Amino acid sequence: MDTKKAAKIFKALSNPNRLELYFKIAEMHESSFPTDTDSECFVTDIIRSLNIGAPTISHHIKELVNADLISTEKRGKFLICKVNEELIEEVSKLLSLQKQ
Amino acid sequence: MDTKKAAKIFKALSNPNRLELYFKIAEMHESSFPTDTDSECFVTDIIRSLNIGAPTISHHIKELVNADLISTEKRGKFLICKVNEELIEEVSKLLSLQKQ
DNA sequence: ATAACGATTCGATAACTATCGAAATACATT
DNA sequence: AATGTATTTCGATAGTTATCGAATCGTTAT
Repeated sequence: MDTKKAAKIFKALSNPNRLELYFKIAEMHESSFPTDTDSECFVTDIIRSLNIGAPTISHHIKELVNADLISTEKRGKFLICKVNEELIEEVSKLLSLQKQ
Repeated sequence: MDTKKAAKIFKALSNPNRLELYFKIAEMHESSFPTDTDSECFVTDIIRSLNIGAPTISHHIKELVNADLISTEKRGKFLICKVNEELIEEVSKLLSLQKQ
């Protein structure tokens, strides 16, 4: 991954509300393999749990998608989000590699 | 680490030039144990290798220090930078933990 | 002492961003 | 059809930031 893309990803994670949003999405679908405790992440629930308005959430979600950190799927009137696990693992490794 | 602090760290890494600066500092001192290939990271050299002005570099270094990502040491008229390896490892783990 | 060099501070500017309220869109339910 | 709910778009605003040139400060070398 080149520096510019990495910076873009960090930028997407650099706002406290957006980072919390990302973490919430990640927590919902916790494993690569479906489990009993897995559940889908509806944006409505997030809006209730973070105290910022719906337009702002919408904006943050677009930023996360734009950085390729999450993907979304429309189901009826709801929006479902899930994280791009490969990308975040790549970023994690990029950071820990720096120290070797 | 709480979300706010994590967001602050990501913000510090969110500018391409600043991220490259950070990586260069990290590359200079590559291991926790001193080796033959280790060398100290002088800001002068960085200024030459990135093509942004000295005032901007100075600003970026302050941001990295402020996020606790690096520490600095003045030696004569030179400034030496080194990364806080524990912190970046912590961040790396925070990201990879999200997927379990 | 004075010049040269490394780094910082200052002031300015242009660009970006988080957030909001209001309005609009889309879907679902009655 | 009409209402309600979920989400998006729009326009505005206040705040932040990256970058620069000029000036300044410290240190070293002549």
